[in-house]
Amino acid sequence: MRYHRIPDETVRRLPVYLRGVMHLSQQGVESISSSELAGMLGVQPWQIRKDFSYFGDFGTPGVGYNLKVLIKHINKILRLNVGHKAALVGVGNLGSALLAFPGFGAYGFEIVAAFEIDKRKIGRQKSGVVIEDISKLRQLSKRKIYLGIIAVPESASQDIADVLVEAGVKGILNFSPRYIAVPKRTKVITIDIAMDLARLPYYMPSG
Amino acid sequence: MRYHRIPDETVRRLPVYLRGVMHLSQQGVESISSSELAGMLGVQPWQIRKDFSYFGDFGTPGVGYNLKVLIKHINKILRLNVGHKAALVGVGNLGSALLAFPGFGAYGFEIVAAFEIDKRKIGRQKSGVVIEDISKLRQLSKRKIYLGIIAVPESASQDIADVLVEAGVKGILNFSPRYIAVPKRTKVITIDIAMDLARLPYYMPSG
DNA sequence: GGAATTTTGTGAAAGTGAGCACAATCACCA
DNA sequence: TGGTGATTGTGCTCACTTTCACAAAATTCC
Repeated sequence: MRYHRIPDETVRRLPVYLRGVMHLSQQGVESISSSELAGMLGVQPWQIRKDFSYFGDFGTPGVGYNLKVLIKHINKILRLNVGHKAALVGVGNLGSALLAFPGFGAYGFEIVAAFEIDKRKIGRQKSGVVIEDISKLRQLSKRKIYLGIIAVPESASQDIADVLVEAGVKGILNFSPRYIAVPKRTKVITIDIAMDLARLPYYMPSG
Repeated sequence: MRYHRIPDETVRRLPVYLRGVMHLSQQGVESISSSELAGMLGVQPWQIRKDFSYFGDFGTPGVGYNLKVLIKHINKILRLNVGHKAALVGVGNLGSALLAFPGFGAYGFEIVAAFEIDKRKIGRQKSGVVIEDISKLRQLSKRKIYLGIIAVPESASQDIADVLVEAGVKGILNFSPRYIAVPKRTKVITIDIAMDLARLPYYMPSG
């Protein structure tokens, strides 16, 4: 195997592969071919083989890929194998739902702190996390939390992002429907359901 | 302006532009240059100009783009100008949140029906929508509903999708973390928060 | 009215990723 | 141990996307 930069598009697909192979592995399957996996996930076999080839050859010709090995490698590439502590900012409807969301754990994420501006909520507990005053957000680095989740109204999201960056956060998951400006060293991923939704009618056959 | 197919990547960005210009328009702004808009949205000015150029030239050199005109055009391209009735399947935690989610309305979507398998929930009302028995899902085409939203556990998602397709649905918004196979005439968009999340550590500077 | 300024629209170049075909590799079995 | 069948890994090509640079167009100001 030669040296290869991993294309962004491949990185985008890796979680999809991971989800599929983890599901199979839990069912006791030991190995799978690129064709079978492709059928399961709705992609092309050569796409899978090429993607995997970017970070090592651990497939066996005539057999396929060993699931345990595959899971270990993908987790390592995506840095999901170390565990990530995250801080949630904003415990409204969305924030509360995120606190209860089981999907984080499967990828090694854990929300270990939650912050609110509403004094009435502070001190109370939700999904096992005590809600703290938002002024304590600046002490994140002391607590070794490098991941922030923004679930505040969009008018406040940029300000919160600024504080998070200031506090040493390296990655931000932004649920507010707005672009957030941060220094290049910080990575922001914005999740806006309406954004994906709005694309749907374009691709629907018009009737 | 010459004929151009609109690239998929452009379609993906159009909702982002729309969100930005609607926000501006609501604040009373009348027109904006590609540079200003680019700054707001975190993209490049020439990207915006090229994207807009695919479906008509309605910018004014020396001035910029008229927001009202822009909004009208983007809505038309994305077919958001006609209003879309959607059926929600699965009224659990996620489903309930989607019923209450205000983001749909902004793009002309309206959840007009909700279906459940749990008999205890049937007949009750949530966010103004009466929850119906899932067996009535097959009558969607009579009610002129062509959009389905899947918010059921992943083990049931493919079955629900099959029924939706059977019932004449043309577009599916899938919130279950699994690939869903449908005929080519139907468009599926899957939204899986954990999937985006899992990409974040890769791009975070390791510390 | 005309020069200076601003901003658009787009052809061409550079960069990136998908699709494909097939040689190389491995397991299995007689 | 050598043949058979399955499946991987990858070089090549094609298609798509981004980036850039600049002529053309419209406004503004004197």
